[in-house]
Amino acid sequence: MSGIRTKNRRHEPRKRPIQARSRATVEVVLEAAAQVFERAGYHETTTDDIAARAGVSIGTLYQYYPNKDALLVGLFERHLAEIEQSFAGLVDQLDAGVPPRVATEATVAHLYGLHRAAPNLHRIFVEDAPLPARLLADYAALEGRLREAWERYLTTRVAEPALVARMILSVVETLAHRHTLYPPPDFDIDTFERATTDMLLAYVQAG
Amino acid sequence: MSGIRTKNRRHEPRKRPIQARSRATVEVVLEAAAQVFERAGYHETTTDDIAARAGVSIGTLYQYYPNKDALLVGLFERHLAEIEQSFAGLVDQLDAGVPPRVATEATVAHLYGLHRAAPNLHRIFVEDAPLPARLLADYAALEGRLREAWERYLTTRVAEPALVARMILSVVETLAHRHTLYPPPDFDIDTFERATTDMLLAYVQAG
Amino acid sequence: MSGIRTKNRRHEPRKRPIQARSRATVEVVLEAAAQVFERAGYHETTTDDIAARAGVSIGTLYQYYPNKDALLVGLFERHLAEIEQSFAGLVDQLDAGVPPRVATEATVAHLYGLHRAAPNLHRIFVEDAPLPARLLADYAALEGRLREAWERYLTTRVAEPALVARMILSVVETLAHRHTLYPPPDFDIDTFERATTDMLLAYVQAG
Amino acid sequence: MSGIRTKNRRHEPRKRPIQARSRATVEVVLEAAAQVFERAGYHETTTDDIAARAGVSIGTLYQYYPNKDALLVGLFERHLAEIEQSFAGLVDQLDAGVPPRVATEATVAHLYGLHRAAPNLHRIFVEDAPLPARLLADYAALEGRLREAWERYLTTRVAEPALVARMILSVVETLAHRHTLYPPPDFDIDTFERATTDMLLAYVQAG
DNA sequence: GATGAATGAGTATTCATTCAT
DNA sequence: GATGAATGAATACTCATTCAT
Repeated sequence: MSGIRTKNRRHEPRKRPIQARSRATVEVVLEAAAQVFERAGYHETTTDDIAARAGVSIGTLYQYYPNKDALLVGLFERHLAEIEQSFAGLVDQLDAGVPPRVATEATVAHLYGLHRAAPNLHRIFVEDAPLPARLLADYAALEGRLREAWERYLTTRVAEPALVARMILSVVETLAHRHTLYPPPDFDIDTFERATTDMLLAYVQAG
Repeated sequence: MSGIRTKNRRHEPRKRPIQARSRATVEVVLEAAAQVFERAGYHETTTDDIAARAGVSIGTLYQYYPNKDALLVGLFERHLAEIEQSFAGLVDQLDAGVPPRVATEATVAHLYGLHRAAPNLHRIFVEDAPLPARLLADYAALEGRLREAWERYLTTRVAEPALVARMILSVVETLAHRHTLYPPPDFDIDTFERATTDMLLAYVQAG
Repeated sequence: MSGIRTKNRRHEPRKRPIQARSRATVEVVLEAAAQVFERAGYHETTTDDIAARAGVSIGTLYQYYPNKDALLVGLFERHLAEIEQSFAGLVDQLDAGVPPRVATEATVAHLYGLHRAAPNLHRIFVEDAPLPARLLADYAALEGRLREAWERYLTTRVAEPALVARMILSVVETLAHRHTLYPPPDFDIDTFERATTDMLLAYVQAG
Repeated sequence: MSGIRTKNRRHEPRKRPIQARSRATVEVVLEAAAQVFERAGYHETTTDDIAARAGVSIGTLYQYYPNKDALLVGLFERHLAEIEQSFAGLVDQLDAGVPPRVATEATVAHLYGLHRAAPNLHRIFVEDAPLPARLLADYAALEGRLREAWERYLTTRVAEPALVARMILSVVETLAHRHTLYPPPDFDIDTFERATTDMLLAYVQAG
């Protein structure tokens, strides 16, 4: 992902919060960041905005996150933790050998759902991302597991399973991104979800 | 496109260049902007950077472009002018009733080509865009013409031509964007172009 | 007052100082602004100059005053608060029916005193003033109260009390301004104060 | 006048225009400067504005005036030349021993007239003035001649002719300035002219 | 731990002035 | 002589980050 310069920075939370109170503060700050980033974009958001939204002082914010990037990193890590589980569920379905329509529908529903929750934040991860390589690699690994599951699933079904698997994931992610972020006027998102499923199914079955 | 706030600003070139020398300067500045934006991103780029790259003083830059946004606008207008022609060519092919494989291949080749030239700049147009509504509308109109051509083309071939046309354009644009911007390690772009064509063809023929 | 364009800007202090330390800072900054404006004029003064003079960083200055104008506004408000009291004292004297010589002397002494403290700053208020209408109105109201007191005072003494009252205030203000700002070489200010009193007294008694 | 820093600069027209055409250009530029300064103020006016208003290129403007200040200087010189004559007329009247009412009226009418023509420009001369000492001295000399005439005139009429003469000139100039620039709502300028005359007459006659 | 006051490098933009054509 | 393109020092203002209380 990303591309373009990535300054070398500390991204780790500065101190691992120990007490319950401070763990709560970390949570509040992170949620505030999520909301303000989502609403205003990464560059447009100031750390003061986030602190204000969180109802803490700017000093407290920096107590837990050494810089602005670290907030995004924290958010991305939270995101990663969230998708880890549901990705695993998908992998299981594929490995269980559900019919293609089910496999496709599940994958599409899953990724559209992921984007619907916070489309702008998602965009920020992908586009504005001052994310450290390690995290991008983590994400790639996660996605890779799903891709490999699809590859296994497709081995007996299409001629070029690796390529088709990659296409499927690219398409779903990319369309989910676009359709949630810029919903066209003439169809609603559910229709697009269905259409995406249809298209992929045709692709797989033509395979 | 876009999303998130858009300040209201003047974007028109400030001064119509009269002498030949200044027309050249405008060109040089715009090209420098394209290169620096492409390399470093919009926010990260300084107007000083652009002036330096263009080999002119910062004052000269502002003589022709009243602010940073205006440079991006200038670039987008140039882009618009470029694609207008080639889009028209595509529309003609579709209306001439070429076979589906040709129609699909042409569309895919066309949009991948568009992105290959300056993928980051493209991303900036789509994501960072402080572009005035008028220009976005211009672009939408252009894209709309192609989509309608596809819709006409599909009327006799699929059940929901409007939806399928929109899907095709979404997919091609979106994959071209992603694949040129973040080329995965295991396949090259040509392979993706072919795969994209295959997928769409299957979709249309399943129609 | 004023004349010539007045941009529409926020002038309110940006942040209400909470801690004692910051209240002191605000004071220091304002006083620095007074001194530098007085010495160098409004346009010639740089916000950096003021910050340097105040011994704070430029960021601190902007923490409390959102822009350069706001500093002048702050100064003017301070000025307004100062004169409010003494104007009231004058009004009381007039309403108490002191003899004309006393009334005149008090008015003259008062306004000369006002200008002597910071003649250039005064000029800036009057001439360079990017002051919001509200404040100018506040000042006009204050001056108006004094003028009306004079008008009441003159009702039984001259034929055109409103006109004469206005003339008196115009003259005193205007001469105080000029004589403190550009003291002529051949007489000192006290002499001018006396002469101003004499002149007005003659005017009133001729009335 | 003036006060506050005065940068040391060339103020002379850069080349004495010889040919008729260029003399016309100088005239046009100067008139343009007068109009734009009057309308927008000195600081707010750019040399480009003046060139545009004059209908010449910026290069041409600088051919005749080496910098922005020089334009103001040119304007002031023109002003000086204009008042020289009329001041002389006043001096003659005073020396001819016209009655006090006539002397006063003439002086008042004269100076109000001077300001009425271009009150803002006048203000600029007095307040924004980056005028070289020499010119200020020239003006002082001119004013001095009138003041001395008044002093002579008053020798037999008042106790302190020098002081009274200076007061008269201060008052007239200063009130003319204020009343033309900020005419109060309740009386018109003619009324103020009359009132000014009345006041001075009372002052002289109280002697 | 928390607060919020202080910091200052960084950036877009202006405009008087110069100089090649 | 005239033009207008080019110059670049100067300046207001922001915002991520630090640190005294």
